Amino acid sequence: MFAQIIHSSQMEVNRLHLRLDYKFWIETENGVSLLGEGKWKLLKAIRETGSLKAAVDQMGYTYRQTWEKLNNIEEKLGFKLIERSRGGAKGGETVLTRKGEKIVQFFDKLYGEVDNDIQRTFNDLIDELNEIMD
Amino acid sequence: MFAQIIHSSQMEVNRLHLRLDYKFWIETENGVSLLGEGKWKLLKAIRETGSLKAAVDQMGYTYRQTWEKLNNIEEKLGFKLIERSRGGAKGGETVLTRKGEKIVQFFDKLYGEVDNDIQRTFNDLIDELNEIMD
DNA sequence: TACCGATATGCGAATTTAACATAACGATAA
DNA sequence: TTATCGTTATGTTAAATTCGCATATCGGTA
Repeated sequence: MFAQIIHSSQMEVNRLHLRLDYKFWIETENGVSLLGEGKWKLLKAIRETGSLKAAVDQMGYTYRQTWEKLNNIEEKLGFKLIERSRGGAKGGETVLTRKGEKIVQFFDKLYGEVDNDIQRTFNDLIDELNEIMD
Repeated sequence: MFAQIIHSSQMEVNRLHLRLDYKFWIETENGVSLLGEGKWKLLKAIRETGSLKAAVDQMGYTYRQTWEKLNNIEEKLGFKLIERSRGGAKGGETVLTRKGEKIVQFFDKLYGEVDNDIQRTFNDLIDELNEIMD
C-alpha cells in the first residue's frame, strides 16, 4: 500500500502539513493574562466531578500547580471561582461559585460564537499556507 | 476630584475591568506550536532593519534566545525563514527569505481578515463579562 | 592587514516548573 | 467518642527552562 511506486514528476517527500490554531483569554486592563481555555475546561471538569483532584487528574494537570494558579487567579479577580471544603466522609469537595459558573458560560458563548467563523477562515487560508512549503 | 462623595446606593469600589485577547499561531499536524504573533512581528522588524540584532532590540527580546528559537523553527519547518550573513563592513546582516516573506504576508492576511470580526464579538461580550464582576 | 559590528555559541546563574511527601480537615461509621 | 478515609492544603527538593554575560567567528572596508 505505502510501498507502491509513485509515478509522478514530483514525488511528495516529507511534506509537512501545517495547521492553524487560536486561543482566547481574559486579561486585566494592563494585559496580565488571567484565564483561558485551560481554566475553562478545568472549571467544567470541577463542575462535573465536584472535586479539584478529580478535575486535575482528568485534565492531566498537577494538583500542586493548579491549586496555586487558581489561588492566584482568584486573588487577581477579587472573587472566588470555586468553593472548596475539606474533610468529611468524601474527604472534601469543590464546586463552582455563581461567578465561576458565569465564567464557564461566558467561554461557552465566546467560543461558540466565533469558532465557526474562524474555522471557515482557517480553511480558506490553510491551503495557501501549505503552498508556501513547496 | 476623586475625593468627592458618591451619592449612590451602590458605590463602585475597586472595580476591575477585564479585557479579552486572542492569538493565532501555526503548528505542526501533531499540535506542536511553531510560530505566531511574536515571530510575525520579529520577521517584520528584521525586514525593516536588515538585522537580527536590531530586530530583537526593537522587540525587547534577547538575542541569544531568539537566535535559538529561529533555528528551532526553521528546523521543524524544513526551510529557512531568514538568510543570515556575517562579517563585512556592517558586521553582517539578516534578510527574509522568499518563504519568510510569504509567512509574514500570511499573518498579515490572517489577522487582517478576522480581526474586525473578533473585535466586534469582543465588544458585544465584554460588557457581559464585566457584569459578572458585580 | 587591522578594525568593526553583527552573527554564532558556550556556560553558569537565576528563575520557573515539576514531583514527591506530608499535614490538616471533618463527616461518617463503629 | 474516636478511628478512618479521601480530599484539600502546603512545604520542600529535584529538574527543566530561561536569562545574562562572555567570547569566538566572520569578512567587507579603510
